[in-house]
Amino acid sequence: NNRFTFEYDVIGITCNNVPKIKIRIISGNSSFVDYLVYFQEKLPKPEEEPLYAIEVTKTTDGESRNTGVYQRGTKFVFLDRYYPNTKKIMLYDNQIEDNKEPTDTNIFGNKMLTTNNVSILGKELKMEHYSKFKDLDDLIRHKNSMRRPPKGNVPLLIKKEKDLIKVSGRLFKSGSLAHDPNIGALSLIMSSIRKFDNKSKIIITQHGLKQNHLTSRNKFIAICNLLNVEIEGLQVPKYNWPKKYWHYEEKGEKLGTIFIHIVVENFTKGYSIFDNHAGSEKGYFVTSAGDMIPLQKYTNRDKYKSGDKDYAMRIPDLILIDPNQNEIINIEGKTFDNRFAGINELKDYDFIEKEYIKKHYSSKYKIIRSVVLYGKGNGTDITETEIGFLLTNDGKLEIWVWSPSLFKEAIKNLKDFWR
DNA sequence: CAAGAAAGGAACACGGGGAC
DNA sequence: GTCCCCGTGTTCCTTTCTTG
Repeated sequence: NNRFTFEYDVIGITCNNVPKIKIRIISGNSSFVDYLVYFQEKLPKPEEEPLYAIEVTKTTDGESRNTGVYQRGTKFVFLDRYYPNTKKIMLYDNQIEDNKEPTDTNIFGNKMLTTNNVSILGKELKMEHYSKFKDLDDLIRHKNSMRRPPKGNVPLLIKKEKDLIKVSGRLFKSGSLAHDPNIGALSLIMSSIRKFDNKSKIIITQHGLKQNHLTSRNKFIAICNLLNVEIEGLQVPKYNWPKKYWHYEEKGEKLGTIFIHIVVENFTKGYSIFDNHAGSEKGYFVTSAGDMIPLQKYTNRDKYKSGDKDYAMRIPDLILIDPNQNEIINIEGKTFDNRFAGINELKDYDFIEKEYIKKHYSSKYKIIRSVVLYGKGNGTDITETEIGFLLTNDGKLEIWVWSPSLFKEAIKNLKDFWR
């Protein structure tokens, strides 16, 4: 009936025992990995246990030691509470060159991941750089023999006294319990300790927190509840676990841009040269030569840093190229209700067009801008030619005479394919 | 300069409270 | 009740600080 069912079929891959691969967009109710893989015929429910849970990062050791390896740790510990048998995977999706030799921080982090039965993919590592810790002493020795941070920083250190294990680490950041790298690092350290020792008391010291920073919905509090860990001098509140680990995504502007992205790449000669579907995901711009270059964040860094936020570089959610029509399309995704804000944001793309698109693509390409919508609305409501596509919440695909030809071609071919 | 740690920041989801 | 503002929380980086 020409409606989208919010399910993507993967075509072109065949595999014994796997007749069909389907993709759905879901969201987590708290700390949540990027992908879940189910192997079954029926549509998965949150109560059912997935085969794989995959977390992806693009941050390299060279860019940031602690963020690169610790920050995602909490997710795996959190996942274990819901799906203890799911295979956990950390995928390094490095699109730029990483360090030749991993730092100690990186090795320590990798070893904690594998100690927690997380498989590491996408990184070429020597065995000794990711093998599991042998025992608690091995873990403690490794961390405590690492170089100390500069004065004023709290080193991550583990001290074992009889039936008590003290772990130091700062958790306070900008007014709350929000120190991401250390939330991840301490989750992994505590969970690793628990693999070897289920009896000793674990206390976190030098955290910098006050009682009012401990709230019952904080993910770190969740981990403390789960692993029976104390925060020195404070009372750890009881965590309210969400009943379900995830739910099907039904709102959110990204549904529209993801849809057009996938349909264009699969049903036309067009393809993406930049995408930023998830808010803070790191994105790369693809040049005509096929190189991936990271985008700058400011049009004028000094002015931005001295307080003028107008110098942040505005980036579209998606940039598509149409080799047939020689068009490059800058796309802003919005919900139907926010469509006018989307039209407004189109005005902000002068900088990226001048500094990136025009520099890296020949002048034969005409650059156009378009808003892609998702949500509750009707195609007949739209009279603004800035809007190029609408995916409605009940799966209707709406285009208009003024829509970019790439969109028209994509939708036509999609409909013909499923006819 | 490299490494360990901390801080700065953008984007978005969500829930509460007030306005209508 | 519905709509919208606003603060809180989460995620994912990006950059900075300091010293061996």
